[in-house]
Amino acid sequence: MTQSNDPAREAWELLWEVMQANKPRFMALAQELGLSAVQLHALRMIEPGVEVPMSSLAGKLFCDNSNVTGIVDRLEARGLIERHPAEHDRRVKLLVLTGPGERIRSSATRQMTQPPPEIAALPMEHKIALRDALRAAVHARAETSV
Amino acid sequence: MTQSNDPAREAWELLWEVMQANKPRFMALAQELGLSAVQLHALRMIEPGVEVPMSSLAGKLFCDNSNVTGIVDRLEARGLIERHPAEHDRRVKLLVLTGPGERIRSSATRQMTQPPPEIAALPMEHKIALRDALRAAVHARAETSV
DNA sequence: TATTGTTATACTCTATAACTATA
DNA sequence: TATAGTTATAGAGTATAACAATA
Repeated sequence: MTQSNDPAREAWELLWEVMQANKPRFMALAQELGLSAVQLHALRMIEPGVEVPMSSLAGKLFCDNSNVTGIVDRLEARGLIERHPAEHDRRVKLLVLTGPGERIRSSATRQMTQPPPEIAALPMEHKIALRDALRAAVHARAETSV
Repeated sequence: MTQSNDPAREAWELLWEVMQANKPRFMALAQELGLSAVQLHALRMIEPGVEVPMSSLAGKLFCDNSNVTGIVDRLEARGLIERHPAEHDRRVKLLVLTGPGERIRSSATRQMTQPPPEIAALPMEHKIALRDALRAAVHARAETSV
C-alpha cells in the first residue's frame, strides 16, 4: 500500500507500480517476436526511414558503444536492420530498418502503445487528467534539457 | 512528439517517456550502491522484517527460479541478505535482509521514491490529478487480479 | 508424484581496455 | 590527437533441462 502526504511522491510510486505490472506483457511481446527485451528496445529506437548512428543508439539505450556492436550484430543477423557507412564520416555506421524490420517494429509499436486495461478502463476525466499532467511534465523536461 | 486522439494511449506513451527519462538516475543510484540494476530491484522486493521465499522473489522479478539462485548468491556474498531454511517446509528457503542490507535498501528507497524534477515541479493541481488517476488505475488492477 | 531450489549449459547483456580506421 | 566502432575479456543476467531433497 502506497501512503504519503506528498502527491508528487505518491504519484511517482504509483507510476512505478503501473510500469512494473506491465513488464510481463512487454516480455511476452518480445518473446512472441523472437527478440530479447533489449533487442526490442533497440528496434523501437530506430524509426522507419531514419538513419541512426551506432553511438546514437548507445545513447538511447544508456549503454556503451561496445555493447551496441553485439546487439546490432544480432538484429542484423535476423535481417531486421542494416549497417551503412556514413558518407560524410566513414568512421560512422548508420543503422536503418529493413522491410522485415519495419514490419516487426510496426507490430511491436502497435501493441506497446496500447494502454494496459487499468488505464484503458479509467473514466474519461481521469484519462484526460492523466494525459494533461504527463504532457505538462514531459513538456517541462523538454524545456530544461535544451 | 506524441500525438493521438485517444487520451489513454497518449497518456500511456507519455508514461513510458517519463520512465525512460528516469532510467539514468536509477542506473547511477545502483552504481553508487555497488549493485547491478537487477540486484537493486531484488533488494527492493525484500521488505525489512519480512521473510521472502526464493520462488516468491522469482515471481516478483518475473524470472526463473534458477536465475534467482545466482542473484541471491551475489547479494548474500555482499552480506545484504541471508538464506534461512523454512521450518514448515524444508525445501523452501526464506530470504531476509541483514542490517547492512536494510540500511542500503532504506537509502535506495528514499532516493527512488523521490519524484523526478519534471513531476516534482508540476503545479499542485496536476500533481493531485496525476495521483488520483493513478490511484484509480492501481485500485482497478487490484480489483481484477483477486 | 510433485515441488523448491541448485547445478550444468548455453546464450545474451554489460563495461573496460586495447585496437583499427578514420578524422 | 581525438573519435566511431570493433574485439577481447570478464562478469552478470537469462532460460532450459537434469538433479537432490523434501513433501
